[in-house]
Amino acid sequence: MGAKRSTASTIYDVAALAGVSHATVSRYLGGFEGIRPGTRERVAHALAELNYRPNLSARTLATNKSHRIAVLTGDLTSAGPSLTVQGIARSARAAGYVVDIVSFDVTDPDSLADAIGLMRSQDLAGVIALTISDAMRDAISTVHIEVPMHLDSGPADLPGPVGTSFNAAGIHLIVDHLASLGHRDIAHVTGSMDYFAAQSRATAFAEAIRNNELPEHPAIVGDWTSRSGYEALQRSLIHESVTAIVVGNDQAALGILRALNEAGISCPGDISVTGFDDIPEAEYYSPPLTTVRIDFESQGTFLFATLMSEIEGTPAPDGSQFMQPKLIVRSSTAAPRGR
Amino acid sequence: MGAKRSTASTIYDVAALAGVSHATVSRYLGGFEGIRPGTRERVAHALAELNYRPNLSARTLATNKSHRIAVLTGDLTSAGPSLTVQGIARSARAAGYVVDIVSFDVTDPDSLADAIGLMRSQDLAGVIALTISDAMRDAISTVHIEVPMHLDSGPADLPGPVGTSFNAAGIHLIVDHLASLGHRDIAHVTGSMDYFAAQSRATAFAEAIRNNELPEHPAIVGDWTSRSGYEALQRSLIHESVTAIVVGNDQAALGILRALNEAGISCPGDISVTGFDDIPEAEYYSPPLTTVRIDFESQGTFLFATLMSEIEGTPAPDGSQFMQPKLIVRSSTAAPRGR
DNA sequence: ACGGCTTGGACCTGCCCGTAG
DNA sequence: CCTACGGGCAGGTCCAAGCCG
Repeated sequence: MGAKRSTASTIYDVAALAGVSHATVSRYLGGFEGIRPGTRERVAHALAELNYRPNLSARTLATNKSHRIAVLTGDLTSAGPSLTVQGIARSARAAGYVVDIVSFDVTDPDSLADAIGLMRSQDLAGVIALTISDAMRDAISTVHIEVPMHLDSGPADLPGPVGTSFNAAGIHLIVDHLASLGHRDIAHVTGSMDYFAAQSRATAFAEAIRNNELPEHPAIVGDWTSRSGYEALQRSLIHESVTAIVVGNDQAALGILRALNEAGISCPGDISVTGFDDIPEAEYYSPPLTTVRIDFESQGTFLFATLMSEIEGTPAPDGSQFMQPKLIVRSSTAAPRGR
Repeated sequence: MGAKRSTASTIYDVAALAGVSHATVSRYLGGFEGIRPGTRERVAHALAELNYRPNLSARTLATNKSHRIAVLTGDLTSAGPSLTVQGIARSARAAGYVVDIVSFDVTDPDSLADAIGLMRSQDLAGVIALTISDAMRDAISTVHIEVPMHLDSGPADLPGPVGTSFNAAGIHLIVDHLASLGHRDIAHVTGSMDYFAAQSRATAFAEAIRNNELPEHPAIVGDWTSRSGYEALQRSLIHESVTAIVVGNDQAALGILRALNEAGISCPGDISVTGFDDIPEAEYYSPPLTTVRIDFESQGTFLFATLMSEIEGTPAPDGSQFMQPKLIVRSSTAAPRGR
């Protein structure tokens, strides 16, 4: 098992070629100033000649410092997590960190244990956990991970406008938009309630309804897939009086749109529909979807910066400089005309 | 820079607790048989007691073997790459490997160099490069990477039915389906021609057209986004006689559908449209999309298994056992009725 | 006393760091 | 300003010692 590592050149090879001791090379590498120009030159030359790369395993071992972080996630397929990972990976590379992606099967508790075990042997500087459900959080909190760790679940934990979250802010944007259009009976199709982000959106929805003094309708539990949106409507759980549906994300909204279409209910004529996330496809739905734009990639940047602040003691990033959710009005919402 | 690693228990701690030498613990860990039951028991107990995890940096250093692979990718946001990464990550975890995800900015050559540099110092057992364009491949081939490396670009390189690729097989499925419906004038909207997978699909399309002795139409170059599909039609590059459009992927097909809808052209009445990939949303398009199902996740499994065969000398996986592309006929295709 | 097991000690991996020269 | 040397990081591996019957 395992691959033989290449026989790359070591610091000793470099030292020999440059005719100095390995300590000098080490100093050069460490950015030490006091090296005579001639020596410095020879070292630099030897380094280039041998295409030297420090062996990070050895360095990590010796310094007891690591430049690797792990992202723990159960789902890379959805737009949110994968964009967030991309954002994390980008800023990590810029900071000289590598990101391990540790995935596990959401349906298999053992795989989480495996994943955590793997992480524990990896000399990590920190970990960011994405797409976290309650069950996962519990599982994670029972094990002892000795490094800084951030739990996150989509936009849920990010600071929004005024001490609120991006999720909440976005949902308020949506509901206010609908209310200002004249809608009163508004339904909500949630994502899987296991996930923080879905919970957060659902809570914000109920809150926004109350703020606008609108009648409350029970939430319809979905799971963020197009299928779940489609089926939510098939089960005709929508009350007659409802003129607008706030869907937990764009994919599920697509399913709703499809079901409406098949039922001969016009959108936005009879019912307005909204999404969440603003995935690139939302603009091309029929009709183009009114939704909220979330900048997942900069979220990843934010998460990484936050983790860095803990790891290296740098100042924590200012959440407010990250893009706020933004209402994108397209054609799937209109004033209600009654049914 | 860098975080202090946690003070986890070492093999010496375990040895001390068990009252044996660290060599014995090491043997136990290595699965060595010749350990007296009593000793074995004490070691096992100490291991559990201390919740011991081997330090992989030290192990890698000592054995000159690594259990880490890197996935080099420029795009984690599309369905294909992210699902493939997920497949890789899953089988990697099962095999005790960790996956470093090294992302770079497709538009920035420097970032590729950075990424490769980072990889070189990481003690990798191998690397899998995804979403590869010609430019990238050239950039990669100029550097010297000392470990097994697989270039891949989506389904392009995977073996299909008879020495052909998944991409080619899928496109043939589509074109044959259309031809059997009676279509003769079929257009193709490609993905970005930088990518192998898009090239491969375009080539297969031309081939399938010739096989069916149909008139050739120039390919319309897109980039796999919904926008590019939409704009391809806006530019009205479709010849009058065309009754079917084979689109390079599902997202772009959505854009086409939208443009058709806005232009008052009915699908499938006036024009049939097909996609590629069968993303979960395709079933909920209006109309539901006829497409080809590609199993990206098992592709990741395949890629990992292939890499393992090089790394550990295990037998190479049999490509034919991985899911073949499959035509999924829904409502976006029908017999042409002339225009 | 001899051969087979189990076990421990020494040394090595690539690198960092402190001290003495 | 630079080198030599010693020690350490966590663990692997070889050789030989110790034990047993």
